[in-house]
Amino acid sequence: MNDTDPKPARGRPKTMDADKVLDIAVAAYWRDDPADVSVNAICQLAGVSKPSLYREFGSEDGLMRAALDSYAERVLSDVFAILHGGRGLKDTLEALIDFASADPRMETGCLFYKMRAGKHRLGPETRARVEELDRAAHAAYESFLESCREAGELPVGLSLGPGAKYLGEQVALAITQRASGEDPASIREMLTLALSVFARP
Amino acid sequence: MNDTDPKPARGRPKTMDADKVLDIAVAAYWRDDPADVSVNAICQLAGVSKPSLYREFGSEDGLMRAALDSYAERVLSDVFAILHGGRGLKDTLEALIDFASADPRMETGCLFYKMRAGKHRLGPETRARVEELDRAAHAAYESFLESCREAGELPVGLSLGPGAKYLGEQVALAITQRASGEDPASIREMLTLALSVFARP
DNA sequence: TATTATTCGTACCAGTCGGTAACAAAGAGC
DNA sequence: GCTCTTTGTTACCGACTGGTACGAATAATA
Repeated sequence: MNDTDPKPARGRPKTMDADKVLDIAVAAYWRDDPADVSVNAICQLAGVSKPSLYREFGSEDGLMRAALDSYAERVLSDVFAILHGGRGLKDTLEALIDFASADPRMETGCLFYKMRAGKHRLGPETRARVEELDRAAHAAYESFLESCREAGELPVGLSLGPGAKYLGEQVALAITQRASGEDPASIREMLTLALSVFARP
Repeated sequence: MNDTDPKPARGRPKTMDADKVLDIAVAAYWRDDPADVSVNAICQLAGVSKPSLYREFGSEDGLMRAALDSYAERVLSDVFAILHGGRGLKDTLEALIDFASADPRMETGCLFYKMRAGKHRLGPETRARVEELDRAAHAAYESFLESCREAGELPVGLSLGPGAKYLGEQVALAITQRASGEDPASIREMLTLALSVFARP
């Protein structure tokens, strides 16, 4: 499915690079909170007129949704890859801790978590996608814990569903703290402490 | 210091009840996010004209700061009371867990945490007060842990500063989750799990 | 009664928001 | 040439924001 000019085009050739605009939107939404970035600002940053942007993305909601999709494809996929890596409990948790507290991409936080935190401010499309990604993330955390249980690496008293939620929220907390300029070493220490409950006998 | 009409008053008698307006503002900021409540909305809720409100509170920032002060006095004080209660580690943690996951006042979250989460959107007065309260809360958590250490109730490997931060953030996380409609029982379970790191030998 | 002081609310300000109508520009097909 | 289609931009819309100028209202004081 190559969607780069499948049509020979009939009318005036377009000069707007939609991918570039989307990249700029992702960067802006990601650095600042999505609620603090206006369509006007993105147009100015991208050097594109507002009607052009609206012709491409339909609405602010459409643009945010596209930005979230792009972000999920390029960044969140790494988290899913860590969880499905098939490594053991200890290694996977360490990889998660590294990602949350040391990955330079998380220096200004996570776009997904920023959107989730301000869910009520989102349009219907973007909100639905956020909830979908949230469910997918929970499922990934849970299946990871399930494989650990089968390997006998998990404390017996810990149930999978709540454990997955706990794990996900601790990672989210750590990344959110990075967005607010917290010291990475301190974040790592706290996240390590939080996840130590999984490594107990 | 009774500041209810210390002056016999000279001009037109005031009909506006500033305390009532403040209560309404606190309730509105508390239920919804402060960033989502406009001065206009508060005026409408309180049945007060905008200039009246501005004469009393100076600016939106002043109103928010007054609302936060009122909230701290009426609600946050309870948390400080729990921490300074002089009870042991286990009882105090249980009280914190009860407060965060079961107190009906926290059903729509905590105004202080909502403001802290959107700190960059606040005016200078309110932001300064948020940071001040944050420092005070951290100090309270730390002095609580210190007293537990002196009683030998704390794991030896746990340092006080990071431990206090961890404790505070876990409570904040739990209350924030309540604001987003999470199941209280699930929140209690997760917070209990998170705080179990303090009860280990 | 006239003055002065204080509070009241209407009606406005400039700015920003998301979104669009309307027209100009530029190519392809006839 | 002309038309048709698509993209581009300017300039606007109504709604809302925080904030205020200003005159009417209401009291104590002179």
